Amino acid sequence: MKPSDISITACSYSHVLEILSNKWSALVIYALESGTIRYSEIKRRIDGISQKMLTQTLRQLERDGLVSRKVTPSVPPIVDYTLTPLGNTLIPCMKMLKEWASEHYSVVRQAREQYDLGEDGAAVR
Amino acid sequence: MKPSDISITACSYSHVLEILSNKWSALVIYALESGTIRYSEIKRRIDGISQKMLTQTLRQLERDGLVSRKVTPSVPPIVDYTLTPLGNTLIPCMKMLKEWASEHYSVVRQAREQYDLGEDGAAVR
DNA sequence: CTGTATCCGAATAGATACTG
DNA sequence: CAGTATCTATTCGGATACAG
Repeated sequence: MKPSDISITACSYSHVLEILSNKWSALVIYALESGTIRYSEIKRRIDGISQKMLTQTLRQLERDGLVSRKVTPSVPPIVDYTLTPLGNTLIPCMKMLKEWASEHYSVVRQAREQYDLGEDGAAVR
Repeated sequence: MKPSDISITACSYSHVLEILSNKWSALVIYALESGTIRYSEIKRRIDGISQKMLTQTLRQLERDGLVSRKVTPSVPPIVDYTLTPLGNTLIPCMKMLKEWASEHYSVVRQAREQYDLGEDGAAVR
């Protein structure tokens, strides 16, 4: 048993991160948690996302089978997005992450401030 | 109550992802889960990481207060890294992510294959 | 042994303009 | 409304060389 076994175990992490490390993926999934909504609605909810990034993120999530896309060919067209059952299984994980963040992020921010202070202030003396 | 409330809630996600979306951060944390180890040992365990990325990742985790660094000024120098208590609180989250991945990743891969097939094969028909 | 510094190519992300 | 296409700026990551 090599110590580099870690790479194998870590492989799993990579897979998840591959899915939701895209800065917007998590946000989109969270927006869809409430149910089926359409493109423009997602865009409205996620303030700051560009058309390009939203479309790109949705395509990716669709490709991964986490989100389903339903086109109603009217004029103007309507496109609805929904979380698939697979997508829903991700919600508990994301809830946990969110909780970790709200519980511990203030500590992280403090740590950062301290670290950044030590950088130039009392380094060599 | 605006619909864009999501940005506020979603903010939490961004914070966590900010920490472990760096491709190597999760791996490093996982490597440190077993206890205190030194620089070269981490590098050995995470196959494929470059010095630059390892150092960069460690600095970042240290700055976030997730990892502590202890230098023993000998010749040659010894530098040990440990997960801080804060860093340890992240472990359950990562375990959950890992489990999700091992349970569902095969489905994701299948979804991808199907999606990619539909691209050029039976698109219009 | 444990880093730092620099260069370069690749991937990301945003802005903008255009289309069915 | 819901995209696609293109151009650009920034960031990321790897390789290499050098230092305490």
